[in-house]
Amino acid sequence: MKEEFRLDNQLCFRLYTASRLLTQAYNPLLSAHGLTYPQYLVLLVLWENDAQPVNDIAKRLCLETNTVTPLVQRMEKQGIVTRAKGTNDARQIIVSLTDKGQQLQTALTDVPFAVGGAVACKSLTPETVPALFQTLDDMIAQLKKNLKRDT
Amino acid sequence: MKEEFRLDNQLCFRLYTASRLLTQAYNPLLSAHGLTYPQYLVLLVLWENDAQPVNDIAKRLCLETNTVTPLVQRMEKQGIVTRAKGTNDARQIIVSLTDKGQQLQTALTDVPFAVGGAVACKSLTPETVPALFQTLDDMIAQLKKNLKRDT
DNA sequence: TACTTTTGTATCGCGAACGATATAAATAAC
DNA sequence: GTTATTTATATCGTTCGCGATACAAAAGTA
Repeated sequence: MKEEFRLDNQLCFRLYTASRLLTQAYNPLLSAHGLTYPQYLVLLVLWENDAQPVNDIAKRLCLETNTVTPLVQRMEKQGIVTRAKGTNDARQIIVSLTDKGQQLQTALTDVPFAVGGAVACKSLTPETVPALFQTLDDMIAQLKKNLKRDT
Repeated sequence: MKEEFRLDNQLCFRLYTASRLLTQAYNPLLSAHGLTYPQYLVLLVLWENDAQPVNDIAKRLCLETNTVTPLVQRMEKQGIVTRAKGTNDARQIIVSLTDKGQQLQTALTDVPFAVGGAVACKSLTPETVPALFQTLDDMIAQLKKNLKRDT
């Protein structure tokens, strides 16, 4: 059994697990409002900049448009966003928040704090978090570059 | 726009993205052998300890059995593992590696190195990785505790 | 022993993720 | 101006991931 194959030596498995468990911490808070975690991410994007084409949302979330399209379609059905043909570019679909989508920001005010409480641990302090963010951002940038390369 | 809602301040989004992109780095290497990343994780578990019940595999990977069951069923169809009723406990299904499953370990020898190359960045050094692992493990332990609490 | 509860798997349904493919609109090339 | 290429979405098929549920085996209880 080679050392590189030990599960406890895998960075990816840790990220995968941490990501899933942290998402699970969001779930009860979001599902109370009929939302999923990826839908919440779309809301975060639109709260920052409303009325964006599908492609921009996808790029911001590092997702494919064929993931975002049905995601946004479900959100449209729930009356959270609207989808309208772009005026400049008729190929684009501009996704915009409805009043309901705007108001969710107020309804979800305490979500970041509640989740923060669920992850709070001695390894996550105001001193360590910036370094962690830096490392993850660095990794993400590197992976984006390398994944794009062999396309 | 509250600061806590900014996408760039989200730990979860970083973990989610890093996890997905790193998984994508595994994909071409694994799909060349007909494997997916979660299937690869099952192999890692079985290479460490062959012949485990579904429940133990699920616990090791922090997954639900209703995720692992169909995963393992697909691996059985591919001739990578066998599934057999437990002798002590007739409810258990013991998952064991076939010869093909064993041999994949050799075939995939270079996967950890190739993936290591794809994430290699200045933030990931022999000095920083242990701290990163520690932080992620700490977070995961904390989340497990808190998620279990409200069950 | 008979009954209840727990445990281990499995099935079902839905929402991601994503590769592959399709289609129409915009752009580039000629 | 016509043709070729790229770009923005969308659809389809497969595999996760998980909540809800079902069911049989095991363990606990009366």
